[in-house]
Amino acid sequence: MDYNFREVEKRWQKEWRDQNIYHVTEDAGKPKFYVLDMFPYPSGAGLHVGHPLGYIASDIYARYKRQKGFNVLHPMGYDAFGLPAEQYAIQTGQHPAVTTRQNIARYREQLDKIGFSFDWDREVRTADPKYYKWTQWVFIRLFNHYYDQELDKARPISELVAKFTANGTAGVRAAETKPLEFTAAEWNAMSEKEQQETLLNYRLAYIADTWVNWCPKLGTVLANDEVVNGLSERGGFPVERKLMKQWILRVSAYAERLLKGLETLEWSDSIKEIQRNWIGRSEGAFIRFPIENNENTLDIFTTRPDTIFGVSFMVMCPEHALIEQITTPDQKAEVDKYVTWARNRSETERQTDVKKVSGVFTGAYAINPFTKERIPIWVAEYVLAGYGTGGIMAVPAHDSRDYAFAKHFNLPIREVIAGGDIEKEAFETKDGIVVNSDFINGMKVKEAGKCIIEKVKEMGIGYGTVNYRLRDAIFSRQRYWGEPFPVYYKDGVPYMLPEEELPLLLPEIDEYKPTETGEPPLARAANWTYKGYPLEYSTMPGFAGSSGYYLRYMDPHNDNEFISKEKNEYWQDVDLYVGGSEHATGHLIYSRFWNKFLYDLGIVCKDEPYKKLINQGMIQGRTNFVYRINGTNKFVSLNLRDGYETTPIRVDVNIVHNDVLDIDAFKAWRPEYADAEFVLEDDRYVCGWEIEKMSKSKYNVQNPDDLVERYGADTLRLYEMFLGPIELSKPWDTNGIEGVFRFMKKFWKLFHDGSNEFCVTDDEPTRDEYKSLHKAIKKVEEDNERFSFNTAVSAFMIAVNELTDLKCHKRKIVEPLAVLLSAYAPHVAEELWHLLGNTGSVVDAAFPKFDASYLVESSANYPVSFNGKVRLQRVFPADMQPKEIEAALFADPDVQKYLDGKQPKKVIIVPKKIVNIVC
RNA sequence: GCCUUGGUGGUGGAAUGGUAGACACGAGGGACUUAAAAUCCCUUGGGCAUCGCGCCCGUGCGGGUUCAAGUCCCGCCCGAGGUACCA
Repeated sequence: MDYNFREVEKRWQKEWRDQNIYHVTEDAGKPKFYVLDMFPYPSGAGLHVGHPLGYIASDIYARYKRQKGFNVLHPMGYDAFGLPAEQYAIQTGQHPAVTTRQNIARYREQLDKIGFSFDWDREVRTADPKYYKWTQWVFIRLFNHYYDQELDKARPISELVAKFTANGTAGVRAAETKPLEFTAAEWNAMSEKEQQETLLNYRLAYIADTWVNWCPKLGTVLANDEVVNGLSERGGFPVERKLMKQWILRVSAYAERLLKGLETLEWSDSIKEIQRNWIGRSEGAFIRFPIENNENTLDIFTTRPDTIFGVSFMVMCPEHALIEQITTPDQKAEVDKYVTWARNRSETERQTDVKKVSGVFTGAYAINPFTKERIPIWVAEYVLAGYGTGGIMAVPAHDSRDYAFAKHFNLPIREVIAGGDIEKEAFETKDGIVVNSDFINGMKVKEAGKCIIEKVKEMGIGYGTVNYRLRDAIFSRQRYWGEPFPVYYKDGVPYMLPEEELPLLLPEIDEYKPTETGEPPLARAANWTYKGYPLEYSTMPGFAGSSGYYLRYMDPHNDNEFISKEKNEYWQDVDLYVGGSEHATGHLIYSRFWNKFLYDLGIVCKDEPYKKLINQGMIQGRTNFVYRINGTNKFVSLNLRDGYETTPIRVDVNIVHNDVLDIDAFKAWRPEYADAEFVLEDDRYVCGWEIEKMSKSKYNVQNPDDLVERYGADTLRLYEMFLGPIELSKPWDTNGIEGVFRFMKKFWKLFHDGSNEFCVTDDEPTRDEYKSLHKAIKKVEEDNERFSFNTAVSAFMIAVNELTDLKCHKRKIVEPLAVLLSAYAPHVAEELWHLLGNTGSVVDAAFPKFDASYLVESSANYPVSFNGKVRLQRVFPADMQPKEIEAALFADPDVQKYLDGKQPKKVIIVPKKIVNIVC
C-alpha cells in the first residue's frame, strides 16, 4: 500500500507524546482561546461512538485557532464519580476506584488513537482527592453565603447574622426557603441551635426536609433532571416521592440571572429555549385569601389576577401544611384518606394518569377579598407542592385544569372574560375583555390584572410578583461513589469542616450497599466522625464535580487555591464548548449557577462560563436486517421478498458492507446459521436497514477502534466530519468512508510519484494550480469559522481532484495544502510536513494566507435570463461595467431573437452573477 | 397542548434571494488485469425528444412578495428534540 497510515499515525502519535507538543502555558504575548469538550464519564463499554464526533470537531477548531496565532487551551479529563461503577462494585465487590481507573485507561487509549491535541498535563478527574478537595471547598462557600436580593449577589452569611442581630428580618431581602419574620430581640434570644436552624432558611447550600424523587432500586434520591417520565435516567427504574432530609442548593436564587445571562451567549436558540422553559419565569400576583373562622390565610400565586371575580373554588396541594388546621371534622376522614393516598403515590404513577381528576373537599371556605363570597377549599393532586405557594384560586371558566375539575365535581363555572364558549371548554385567552367583574369590567386582561394587583397591594393582602419553575437542586445522594460532604453534626445541626481538613477523603468500606437500617453506605465506614461528631453519610451528586471543572483546567496543579487569580484572568472563560444537548437542563444550568456564585465571590472574572456552545448531534444506530423465510433457514435478499412470508432479523453491522451481507461471516456468526441458505439478487445478499438507537442488543454498534484499524485515524476524523453538519443528528453509517479513504490516498499521491517515492518540485505553479489552492484556503477558512466542517472536507476533495488532474507536485501548492489539512488529518499532514524538510510540528505552522488575486477572473460568465428564465450564456470581461454589458447584449442577435421585437421594460445586471431582462 | 427545529435525488448532504442537487456513497456502463484487489474514464432528479438540437416539470402542500424564491411572508401537513396538571 502506498499510503501507510498505520506506520505514519503510530510514528507521530509517539513523537507528539515524546515532545509534549500539545502542552500549553500562559503566554501574555498571544491572545488566548479556550476550546473545551464535555468530559466523558468513563463507562465500562469504552468510548461510545457519539463522543468522537464532538471531540474531532473541537480538535479541528483548536488546531485551526492555534495556526491562526492563538494560544489554545484544549484539555480533557474524566467525570469519574458515578452510578455504574458503584453498581458494579455492589455486584462484584470491586472498588469503584479500581474499575474507574481501568476504564479511564481504556478511554485514554482510544482517545490517543484518534490523534487529539489535548494537553494531558492538565487532565482532571473528579474522583481524585486533589480535585474533589475543591468541590468540597466550593460547597463550604455555598453554605457560608446567602443571596442578597437587594445587591443581587451572594454575600457572606455573617452579614446576614449581623443584620439579624441589629434589626431582625426588618429590611432584609434574601432568597429564602419560606418567609420568616422575627425581631432582633427574638433573634438574640434564640439558642445556637435555633439560630443555626434559622440560617438554613437562607444559606445557598442548606439541609431541609423535602419531598424528593426517591429511587428505591438505586437506593438514592435524584434531581429533577435525572428523572425522565417518572423513571430514573440511569437504569430506567421507578421513582417514588418521599419526605427526606436532604442537602439542597439554592439554585432558584439565581433564576433571574440564569435567564438574563442567556441573552449574552452564543448558544443555539433551541438550547436557550430549553433553559428558558426550565427556568419558567412567570409574572403574576401573590394574594392572601382569608379563611372563614380561621386566622390563617390561604396564599396563592396566580398569573391571572384579572380573573379573580371568576374564582369558584380554591385548591391546595396534598402536602399543604394548612390542611390539618382547616379541615372540618365531618370531612376529616375523607381528606385524610385522600391526602395519605396522594402523598404516597409515586412520581411514576402520577405521571401516567395526569389527566385523571381527583380531589376532596375540606369543608372549609375561603373568602373572596373582592366579592366577599364563600369559596370552598379543596385538596387535589393537580396542584403541585413545589411550585408557587402550593395553593391556587381556581377559575374554571378560563383554565382548562380547573375546568376539568369543576366539571367532574360539579362546581360552578363563571365567565369573566368575554368571547369564549364556556359550556364547551375553558377559554384561556390572554387578551380579551373582562366581564362580570365589578370595577374592572370592560378592561383588557392585562390592564385588569395590573388594576387588581394595585388593589390587593392597597388592601395589604398581596402584591405583584414573579415565580420560577426552576427548583432548588437536591444535592445529596445516598451512595458511596461521590464526593463526601465536608459536614459534621453537632446537636443535630450541620457544621462545615475547617478548610485545612480538606479534602475529606472517601473512606474505605467493606460493602457498597446501604446498611440494614437503610442508612447510606458511608454509615458502614469505621470511625466516620470528626472530633467525635458524626460526619454526613450521603455524598454529592454527579453534577457536583462537573460544575466547575472547566475552571480547574486553567490551573490544575494548584494545591493552595482552587484557581489562581492570574491564571483565571488569562484564560477567562470557555470560548467554545462542545457537547450534547442532553445536558441543557442539568449540567449546563448547574455549571452556570456554580460559576455565577464564584463570580459573586470574586473568585472568577466572568459571569458566564461558556461563551459559545455547539451541540453535536446524536449518533443513531443503523441496523441491518436479513429476511428469513418463515419456517425455514433460508434468507431472501431485500428486493426479492415479494411472494415470501419473511421475518426480519437484526444482523451484526460488522459483517455487512454497504448493505451487502458477508455470507461466510454470517454463517460463522451464529451456529444456527451455519447451514443457512440464501436467495440472492445479482449473486449478492442485500440487507435492509433501519435507523434505531445504537445498542448492543440491536447489533448496530460501530466501534471507532475498528475503523481506525482499517482506515486510519485521519480517515475516521475526516469521515466523521464529512457525514453532515456537526449539530445534526444522524445515523452512524460507514457506507461512504471509502470515498474519504480514496481522497486520502489521492492526497498522498500529490507528494509521491508512481513508485511511491517522495516527489515534490520547487517549480513555479501555474495560475490554475494557485487558483485551486486559494479556493480551498478561502473555503476552509470560512467553513472553519462557521463550524461547517463537512463542507470544508468537500473543499479539500475538490482541490485534490483538481490538482491531481493538473498533475501538480509543486511545493508552493502542496505544502500550504498540507498545513490547511493538518487540523483535519494531523498525522498525514505531519508526515508530509517533515518529508518536505520542515522541522518542528505542523501544528505550529501558520495558517496559509489567502490571496484573493488568484481567484480574480479575467472574464465572467453571465447567464442571461428573460423574465427570470435563463436562456443564454454570455461571457464578458470581469471588469466590464453594467452599462457596457447592456449595450453589448442588445447588439447580440440571439438576444434580439428572444426579445422578438419587444422593448425590454427593465434590465437587471448583478455583477458577475446574472443578467435578467424583463420584457 | 406549548416551545424549538427540520422537510431538497436511491442514500448522506451542497446552495450570501441570482443557472437547485456541489462533494461523496450507491447503482449502471467501460478501460487495465488470467483473475481479484487497487486505479482510471463515462452515465446517473423525473419526463418528452427522428435520445448530439432542444423543451417541460421538479426543493412536503396551498397561496403571496420579487425581474428572480429551496431561501423571504401568510396558512396548512408531516418528522425530530424539549417540555407538560408550573396556576
